[in-house]
Amino acid sequence: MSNVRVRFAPSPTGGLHLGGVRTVLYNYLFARQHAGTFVLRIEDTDQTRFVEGAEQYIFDCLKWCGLEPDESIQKPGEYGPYRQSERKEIYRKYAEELVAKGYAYYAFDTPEELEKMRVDFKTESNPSPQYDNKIRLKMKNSLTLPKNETESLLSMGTRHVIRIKMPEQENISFTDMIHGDVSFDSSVVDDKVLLKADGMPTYHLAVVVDDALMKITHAFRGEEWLSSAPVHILLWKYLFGLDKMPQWAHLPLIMGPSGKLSKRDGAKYGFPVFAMNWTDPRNNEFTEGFKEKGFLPEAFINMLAVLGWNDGTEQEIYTLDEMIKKFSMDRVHKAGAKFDYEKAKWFNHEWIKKLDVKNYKLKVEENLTAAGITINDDAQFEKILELVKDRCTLLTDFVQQASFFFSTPAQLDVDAVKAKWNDEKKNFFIAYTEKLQFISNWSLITVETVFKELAAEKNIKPGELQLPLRIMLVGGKFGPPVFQIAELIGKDETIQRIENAIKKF
RNA sequence: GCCGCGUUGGUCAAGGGGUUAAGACGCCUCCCUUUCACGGAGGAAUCACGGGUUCGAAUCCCGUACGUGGUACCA
Repeated sequence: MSNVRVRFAPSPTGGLHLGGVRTVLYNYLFARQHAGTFVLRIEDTDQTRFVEGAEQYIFDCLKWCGLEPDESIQKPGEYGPYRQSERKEIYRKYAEELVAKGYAYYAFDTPEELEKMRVDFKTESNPSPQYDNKIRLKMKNSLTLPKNETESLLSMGTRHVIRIKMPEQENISFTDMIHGDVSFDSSVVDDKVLLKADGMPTYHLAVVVDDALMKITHAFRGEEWLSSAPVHILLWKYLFGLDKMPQWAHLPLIMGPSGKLSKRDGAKYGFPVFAMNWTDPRNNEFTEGFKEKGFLPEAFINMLAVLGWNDGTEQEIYTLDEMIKKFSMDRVHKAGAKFDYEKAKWFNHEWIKKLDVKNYKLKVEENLTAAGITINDDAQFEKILELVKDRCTLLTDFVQQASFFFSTPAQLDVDAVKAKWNDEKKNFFIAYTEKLQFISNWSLITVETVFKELAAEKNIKPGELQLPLRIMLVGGKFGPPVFQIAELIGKDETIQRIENAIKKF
């Protein structure tokens, strides 16, 4: 029995992108590997950024990826609630405790005053002044106000926040599972707001309180959080004790063509960044996801796993179980990685080839149906998928690669044939259809044998005739071996397609 | 600006004092295939730069440059 507890704590403000899913994956792998618990906590403390449906969307994405949490709002354990907005009262208590201990203070500065401060103290050498140990004594807070005035402001219900009082000069360091020893000088860290004027905690307070209360043992998050780690470490020290603090791992960032990949990037690079389709309810902006783009979840998480991690061998294709066995945080790369869509597609292609078609035929059928094709014979369908899967990089490619098995190609690549078309060939095909009529045991072999014998008889190279036949049956220069296709579409359909095509050449 | 983190081919990356500096994606050539793919064989990096340390450095140390993240009552 392990007591490892990890957590993924997204804020439900939009689509779930690559980096988020990878963070989930690493959490999940670590939890499974240590027979631990994977918790999903919703960080919805910013009420101004609430987005309808975003929470459910996150669950849907995790379900699709096969990375479902052990504890969450949908599956409560003993550490709920799992939604921070429902834990509001808890945080105030800890914030007050910090004030009482002298580690934090009340600040009454209005947004306008803060803005004024930033303008007034802005210099060339300090373009973005912080609310820190150097200026907090020039602001309106319980450090600068007489005690009784602070009390009266408080009792009057004056809007205020609680800020951490960063030590003047203290070296704050910790050992990160990926980066090793990291240290900061407290004098350059600002007095972060812990409790907002609306009574909600900021991420800084909430993450520490919740990790402590939810008994999190290992905390994994993106590297963008590294800079605020000193605040969190101090909070742990003041509130719960450093010995209880989880081990941190700051994951390298996944970069897009221009910097950190973010939710706002949507699909503007020509490839998806979200796990699944997402429509922003605020502006109806639609963003295509990896799922709908035609990715297999197996490929998606595989690709994500090795974007920043490898096991030291040459293996690249991993099942979830293999990843659980082999994953280790100390083999996670330190530097950020630029996402390569071409490689992502390669992973998908590999998984399409590797997996039995039963694993994805439903999804393909869905695509085919949307294209107006109805599947009647399931066994035949599977046979077809098996035949064309090597040619499909995305699940959506099956539409192009398999449609002609079910319906006569709408368009024929006439140009591919026309240049070398002549009466001799035309006569060959007319004769061929006549012979096909008499085949009783319709199969790849018989169809091909008749074809070759007739070609020999007419003294035409079979190779000269194969492309035309392909165009007749498929419509274009692609697909499995022609006779295989003829076998599958059947006698009548084969003959009919040849006859129809002849008229068009 | 300040602080943190990072830096091996176009991209993902192995390698952590002595190697011909793995492998994969993509690209190119060829083979297979009288379609397209699959598959197979090849081609293209001296490890950001400058100093050290050492018999010896991609590997250790220090600078510089560059990249990236943070610098919000957002997460």
